[in-house]
Formats: sequence, C-alpha cells, structure tokens
Amino acid sequence: MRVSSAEGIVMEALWRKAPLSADEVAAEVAEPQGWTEATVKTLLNRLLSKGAIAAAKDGRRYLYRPLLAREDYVSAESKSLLDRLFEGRVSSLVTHFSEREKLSAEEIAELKRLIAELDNGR
Amino acid sequence: MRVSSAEGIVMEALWRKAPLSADEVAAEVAEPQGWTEATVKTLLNRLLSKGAIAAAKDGRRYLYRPLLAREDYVSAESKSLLDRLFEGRVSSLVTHFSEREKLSAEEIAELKRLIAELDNGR
DNA sequence: GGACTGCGTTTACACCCGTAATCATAGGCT
DNA sequence: AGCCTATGATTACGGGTGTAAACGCAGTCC
Repeated sequence: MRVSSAEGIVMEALWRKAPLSADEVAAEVAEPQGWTEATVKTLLNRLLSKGAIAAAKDGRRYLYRPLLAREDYVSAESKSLLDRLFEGRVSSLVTHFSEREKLSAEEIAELKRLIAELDNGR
Repeated sequence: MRVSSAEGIVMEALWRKAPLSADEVAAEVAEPQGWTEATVKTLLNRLLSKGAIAAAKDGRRYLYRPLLAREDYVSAESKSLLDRLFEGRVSSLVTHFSEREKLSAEEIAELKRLIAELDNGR
C-alpha cells in the first residue's frame, strides 16, 4: 500500500492529531500547501481506498484516523532509500552526509551520544 | 530534473561503468529487472531528454554516459527524505534505525569510527 | 542491389498523482 | 414545504511512469 507524497502530508496531519474531520484536516494542511479543500477531500478518499486511514461517522460527517502507523511508513520509506542508494547501510548514509552536507556540531554531538548509548547497550 | 525510480536503475548502471551502448546497459539491467530491451531504450531516451545522460555516436550506435553526478542525485534524494520524515536531522534517522531496524554490531562499529573521525576533524 | 538486421525514434497505453470542480444528498432554516 | 448549505462521492484532466511494440533507416550479407 503505497502512500504518495501529497497523501503523506495528509497522513502527517492525522498522525499529529486524530481523529479529525475533513474540515479539520484541511485547516491543518490546505493553507500551507496551497491546496483547496476539494484537494484535501480527494486525498482523504484515496487514503481511505488504500486502507491507510479509517472513517467513523460522527453525525453528518466523518472523523478520520490513521490505520497505517507512522513508524511503519517511515521504516518502509527509509529502508527503501537506504537499499536503493546506500547498500542498505546507515553508516554509508551518514558518511555521505558528513562529506556532502556537513553536519552541524550539534548533530555530531547527538550522533556521538547515540552511538555511545548503542555501544554500551552492548 | 527529476529522475524516476526505473530511470534510477539505468543511471546506476551508467554510474558503475560508462560509456555504455544501449545494448550494454540492457545487458546490465534488463534481466535482473525483468525488462525487455525496448523498456531500457525508452528509459535511456527519457534520461536523454531530461539531460541526465549524454550520447556520443560510436559508429552506427551511441554510447551513453551520465551527466548527472551520482553524488548530486543521492544528495537530493536523501535530503528530501530527511526533510520529509526526520526534520532534516541525520541523527533522527539513525535513532529510528537503531530502534526499529536494529543495527548490526559491524554497523555500530563503523558509525563509531565515523563519528570519532568527524569529531576530531574538529 | 534487395532483403535482413541492428539501432535509434515514435507511438501506445494504462495507471498513478496532483489538483480540482461538480454532483448528490441529508439536515437545518424560514 | 422548499431552499440553502455542509459534506462526502463522483468525475475530470493533464502530466509522469512503467512497460512496451511499431516504425524507419543505414549498413551487411547473398
């Protein structure tokens, strides 16, 4: 079940807060994306067909909530990137970033902290 | 200039070795992808139109070579993923992987080595 | 020299995606 | 009761993508 990039924006809104009505989702994403409410409705419906979200009747309207977990989505997306471009190795990606994008001192410190933690977790 | 995922496969072949004839590219990618040679030709042509590769006449045929650098492609793709899913932070991605995908001891060691290096590069 | 063949070029086509507008329907307002 | 309105459902439409087949042309082999 593939979630497209525009759909991903809608999912993010529902991951932040759910359930939401179509209106509320639109309030979250339409303006920043430059979308009309119609567009948001289309995306909600596509997500429904894909089974990525569910809708529960609430009076005259529906409240939507995610079925797909953000963690699973993030995992799938990032695993796919890693596999396609970095032989599946996180360290290759980190190397790439350190060489090309320059990591901030703060990022480096954070990474260091992380690794230390991992390392003594064994 | 957006390179689609199927096109990316073709680019990878050319990044490994170039220049190559259409035939040679097909020899590299058609079988593993389950593509016919026609498909490979289409992809080469789309990449040509997009300016991602160049073709130089070699007798009766062309030899193709990348114009887009792999590094630039990889940067764009990974930056976009990081921004969409990890607030642009490499450390968030590493955290995610350490929690969800379990990093191998070897990966951890490699990361450690990397960080140490970065860290004393200042 | 005419048929075959290897290549590049054109055309095809269905499906997904971004982006909406339009339609239908059920309540609410007057 | 009839009309406005909110809201979901249906339809639209151009462009990109995956996947190819068909076409055209320049050499190559009888």
